[in-house]
Amino acid sequence: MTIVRTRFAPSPTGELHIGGVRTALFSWLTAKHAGGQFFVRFEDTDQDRYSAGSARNIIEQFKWLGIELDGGPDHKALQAMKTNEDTPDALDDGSYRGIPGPFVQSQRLDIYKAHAEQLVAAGKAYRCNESAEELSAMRAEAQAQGRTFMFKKSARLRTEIDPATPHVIRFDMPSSGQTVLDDMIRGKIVFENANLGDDVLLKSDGFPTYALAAMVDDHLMGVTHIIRSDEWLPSAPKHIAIIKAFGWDLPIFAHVPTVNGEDGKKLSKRHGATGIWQFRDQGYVQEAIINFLAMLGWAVGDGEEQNVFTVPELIQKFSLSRVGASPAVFSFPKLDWLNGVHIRQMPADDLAQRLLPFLAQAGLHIDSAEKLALLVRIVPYIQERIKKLTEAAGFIDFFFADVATPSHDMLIGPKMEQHLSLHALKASREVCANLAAFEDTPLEQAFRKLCDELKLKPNQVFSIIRNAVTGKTVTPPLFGTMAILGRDTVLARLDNAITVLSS
RNA sequence: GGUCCUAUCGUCUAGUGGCCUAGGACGAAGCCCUCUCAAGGCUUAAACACGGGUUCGAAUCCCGUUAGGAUCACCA
Repeated sequence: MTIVRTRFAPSPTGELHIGGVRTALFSWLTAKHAGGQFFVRFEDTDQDRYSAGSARNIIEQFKWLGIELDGGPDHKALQAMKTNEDTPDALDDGSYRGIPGPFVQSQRLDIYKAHAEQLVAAGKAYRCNESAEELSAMRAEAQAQGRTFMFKKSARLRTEIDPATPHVIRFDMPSSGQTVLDDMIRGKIVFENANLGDDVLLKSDGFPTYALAAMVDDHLMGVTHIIRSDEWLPSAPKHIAIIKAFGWDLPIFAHVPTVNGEDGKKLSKRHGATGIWQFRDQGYVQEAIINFLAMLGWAVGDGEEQNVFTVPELIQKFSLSRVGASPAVFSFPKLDWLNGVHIRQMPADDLAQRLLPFLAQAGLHIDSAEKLALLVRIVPYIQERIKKLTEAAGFIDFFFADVATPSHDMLIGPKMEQHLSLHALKASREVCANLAAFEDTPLEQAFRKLCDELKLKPNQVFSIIRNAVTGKTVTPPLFGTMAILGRDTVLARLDNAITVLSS
């Protein structure tokens, strides 16, 4: 029984795109569902595009999302692989020490070269050294003739190449017959070999191309499922041919569709956030991002109509075969809704902790145990009112800071005159001053009684009090709010309001 | 242009030949609840891209058309 092993293999060239995160999520869920392992491997074989620090950043993003990378190499080949500890880009915060990844391809050049030579020796790959100019001339000629350019062994300009001089190694792709890809998501796809050219396996700088490096590593790591973006679909038959040339077992392939913006084009900056940190900074929680991404292109099916999932539920129910083949459009309104759902499901103290950086950004520094305790008391009142963490500050700032003095107009209740509002305000003050227990329910009872006595509607009186006490028209429930603020603060703010309205 | 992929409400999807006068969710509209705002409850509008087949019967199978998309590098 082979253990399911999946991997996410980004090229560390910058920010991790949300579409890539979804692909990684599908890979992770596939592994976890089967009790298997998930790894990240960095494909940094293009020297021109390498971005230092990006690898680390990507790992941090997985960590933040709660997508854990697996350690415990129980596979000989896996152990033989070099780890991040050998790379200049090693993570130095210690949090990933002891796990066997990320794997970095630039550290493994000798391995790829040996594999390429192995294919040359077997007559399944060959050397050639056409220059970039010669190649583009060939391309131009093909185009002039209306053909699609495709390099084949027979097109070589020189056949005798000194292995000591710069050259590339190309894979000798069979030029007849068919290659069949049995994709988990798309089913069987048949490719005519005649349409496939001979790709470079090893570049003249000694670096491998994706086709070689990825196939070699996936084999050595014991990867069972190659789950990747569907832009790889056209080159999949070449990859299959390479794997076969080595005589290795074929892994399971799954090409997942892209994530598009509202206009049907691939999601990009102009659609809004695309990077994980952007989502985090906009107040989205991990649970919602993962839930949303999972549902983008995947559904439980079998008559089940569940939309809200926890990570354990996702792991239990996820199946690659139920991922749709068509591209999905990223919907921010739906993400917002899910974010609200997951916020509501959190324990109050957990939510309070997550709110901290956002409150600090709004100038509310919860810097003492007392303030934190206060925040935890407040959280249940705003929990079902916010969709994003960024919205919290606007609801609760008056608990921690003085309210702006309400304007004269704000203190006049709906369909009321100034003198009547003032009267209600003064009466309210008396209620607050004399109430035995300054708590939620007693306050509400006392104020409803007051409404009856004044022959005013609750909404009329309550809105005056709300404005006076909080300085806002939209707040958490009034009496709970007042109870938390405390009698002294409430009386002070009512007095302040009375002064304003009297003038 | 060659090759390949995709096509159900605005969006995410259920649906694998009869259970479909196509179900759910988000969003929208309305109502209820209600101290504001939310949350919650109920209701409504809203889709099988088109054309041919196959079949007693097609959203489901086949072909074509159209429309999107991917890919054709010593990038991944």
